[in-house]
Amino acid sequence: MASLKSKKLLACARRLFETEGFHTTGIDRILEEAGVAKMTLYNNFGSKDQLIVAVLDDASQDMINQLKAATAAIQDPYEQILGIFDELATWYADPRFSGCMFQAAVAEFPDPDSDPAKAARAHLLRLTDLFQGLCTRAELPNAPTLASMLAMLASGANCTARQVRTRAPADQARQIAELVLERACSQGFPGKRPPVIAESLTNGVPGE
Amino acid sequence: MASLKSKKLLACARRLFETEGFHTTGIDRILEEAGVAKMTLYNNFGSKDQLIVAVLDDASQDMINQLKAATAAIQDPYEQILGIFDELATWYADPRFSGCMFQAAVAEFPDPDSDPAKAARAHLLRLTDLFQGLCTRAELPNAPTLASMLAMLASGANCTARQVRTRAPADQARQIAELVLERACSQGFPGKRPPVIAESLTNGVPGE
DNA sequence: ACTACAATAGACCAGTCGGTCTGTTTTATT
DNA sequence: AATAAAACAGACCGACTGGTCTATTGTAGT
Repeated sequence: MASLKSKKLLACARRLFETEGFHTTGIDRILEEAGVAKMTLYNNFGSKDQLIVAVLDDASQDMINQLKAATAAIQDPYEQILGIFDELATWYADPRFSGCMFQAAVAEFPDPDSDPAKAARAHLLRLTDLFQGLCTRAELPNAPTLASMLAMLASGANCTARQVRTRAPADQARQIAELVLERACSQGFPGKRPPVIAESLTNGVPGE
Repeated sequence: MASLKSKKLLACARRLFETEGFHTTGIDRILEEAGVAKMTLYNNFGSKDQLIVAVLDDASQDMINQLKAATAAIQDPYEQILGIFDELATWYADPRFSGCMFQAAVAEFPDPDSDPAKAARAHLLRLTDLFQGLCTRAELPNAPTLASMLAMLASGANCTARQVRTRAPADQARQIAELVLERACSQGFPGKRPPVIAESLTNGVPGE
């Protein structure tokens, strides 16, 4: 398993999907750049959609691990939360950065029941969980809602960064996150409210 | 100009692009649902890409006008800013809401030089301008940076709303916006340094 | 009624798409 | 060396894509 060819395929597909989108990137293109035969793609992944799912899962794991690793040295969970935005800043500053793949995936696969859409939602859930864990460890009130706010901030930064491609959106998001956390510390912000992201994401879009 | 058929085409294309995406929606599909011949599309718009641009421009104008109209009754520009998020909330609550079209456009057209990408960027610029005008009228310090923060908040809410499809993301974004404005009022936020009285008076434009 | 234009249906095009099938070669295991 | 599995190149498929062309019909304008 995880044959060498399979990994190369995954890496190559990820790069192409990131820079050129899912629909516009044809299978033949991926195969050519990976130097791999068509049948090894279909033997290993089954279909283009499943390849996309594999790429999304792989990328999600990567990114979450990277965020954890980048903030592991920080002991204060409060500061760890802010450190995540600093890590985002370094991503945006990378000239190879070309926008958040998961946002692209939900846009390109509008059907919420499609597998790629589910994979993208799973990533957002993981990110929210990461925030929530840190909020809890920081003993902040109302961790679920706070976490969904922080995730929303990160999403907004991702959106903006796709357009401006500097670290500025992450820096601004960090400033706002500081405000939010500060207020949460001193006044129990946000007020008691059902958490937004965590519950609604697990199932499909409501009202369908 | 603006022939009746042309309008119907535009409206129909907008609906389909919104719900099913740009690439996945074929031209024949649009024509069939609009009850229009293929040649009238190409005579009026030239190509699918230009139709997409027309749809984006039309939708942008619509939305900006709607935001202005919804907040026109409010006299305090400070409250107008918050009113924008309230209007977003009503959009998200509409069961027909299926995510921000402009975010989808930048995701589906990764080439920043493509016309649809430019059209989407133009919308973000208009939204930021709207915020900036309100910030200026509210005599808030550092209006440009503040406006970009508010636009980022709105983007994040849009992202999240595409996934959860309730008004909650807009409400959370509004809460955060309140924090940001509050701080801007009392301490000249945002700024690169801790508030110093002499400095906030000079009020230099921050590095960009 | 004549003209000019808009819009029609639908055949048609070349190209691309994701995916299958075949037969051969490479690689690894024992 | 023998064998089984994996990867190979590439022909091939039907479906669909955006776009063009033609010939016909409907709709004003003077």
